[in-house]
Amino acid sequence: MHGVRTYLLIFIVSKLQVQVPPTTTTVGGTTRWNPSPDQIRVLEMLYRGGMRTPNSFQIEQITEELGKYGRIEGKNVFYWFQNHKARERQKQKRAALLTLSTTTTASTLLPPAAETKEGVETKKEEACEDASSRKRRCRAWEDVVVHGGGDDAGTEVADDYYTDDDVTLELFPLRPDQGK
Amino acid sequence: MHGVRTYLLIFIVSKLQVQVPPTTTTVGGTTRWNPSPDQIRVLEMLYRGGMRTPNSFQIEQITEELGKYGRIEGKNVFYWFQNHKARERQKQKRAALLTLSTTTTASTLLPPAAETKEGVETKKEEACEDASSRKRRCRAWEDVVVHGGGDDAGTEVADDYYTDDDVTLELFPLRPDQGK
DNA sequence: GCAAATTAATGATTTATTCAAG
DNA sequence: CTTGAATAAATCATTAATTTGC
Repeated sequence: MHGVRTYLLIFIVSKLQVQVPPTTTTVGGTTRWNPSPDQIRVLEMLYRGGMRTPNSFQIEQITEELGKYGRIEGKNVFYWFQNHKARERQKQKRAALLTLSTTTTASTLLPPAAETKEGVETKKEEACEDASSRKRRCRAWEDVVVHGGGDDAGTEVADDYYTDDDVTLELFPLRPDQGK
Repeated sequence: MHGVRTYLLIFIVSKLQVQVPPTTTTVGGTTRWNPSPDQIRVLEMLYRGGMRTPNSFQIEQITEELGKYGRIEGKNVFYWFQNHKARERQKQKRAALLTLSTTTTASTLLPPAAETKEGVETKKEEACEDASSRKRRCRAWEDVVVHGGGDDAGTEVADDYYTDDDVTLELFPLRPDQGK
């Protein structure tokens, strides 16, 4: 045997006759998620705790937790972390730029014109400033696929990689229309 | 209640000890999807037909269709279209560049410097070549959300259930590890 | 002919950018 | 202006072509 491969597929098939009266924009109505303060609090707590890109299982759990404070979906959590991360990054980038231009401690010999020019250019080309742990965590889904792995001895399946089962949560945007 | 809201949640938690003999590299497959010629044929046919970013329902159907020719998942279809589109674009861009630099037929009065400059700029700003329906198709997921709907009929559902319904296929990559 | 070494394609993720609601 | 939502671009990683030396 090749070890226990567990996967979870969630299909949410919603059939609805959208007969929603456009007049009442009450509870269900809003188009996009509007996070409640409680939800934001929890999310920021998690973010400060170090969570940046939660996996599907974590998203599931977070969604469940935040569901106590209002309607929410997994994709909201997903997007929130993406946006928060990205905007934190660009905010820091901007701050670094500002620091560079205002700090007169180190390089006080640069003329302001040069600074401005560099700033504009940096906006385009200096993409990453972090550069510390630049490893990409790939190999996702790897065990979700039923593949006849090469280990026939069955000695070590390297299960220490995952603590629990492999959970695959498929999340696709649904576009209203597509076609040629 | 304004309409029939029916939700179907299918949890396929398959826990299987894959017993595939590792010698035969037949069906079980490998780590990453390797499309068969038949699958590629169908996909390219669809692409030539105008399909660029299929929605979840289409992805479902395509996956089902392509499943006849070999193992495949929804995310494979999704990624295939993304990659194919992107690489088609960059190939055309490159071709346009080449054409610009070699073609001396039409605009022979422009200095080569200007041509080069325009090419470089095009790389940045001319993202869409279609320009016809440039509307961003938002409002995705809109009906999928479980918002206060009375869902009682989640159990008895048939297979032909979602022929024309909203299908949400959630697809998330599972990362091996994420920060604490 | 045939593997090891290199290169080219391409599947899979992440990041940057853009659009639009509120 | 802020920010949720969506898409495009860049990047990584793996597999198929291919080259090369034997």
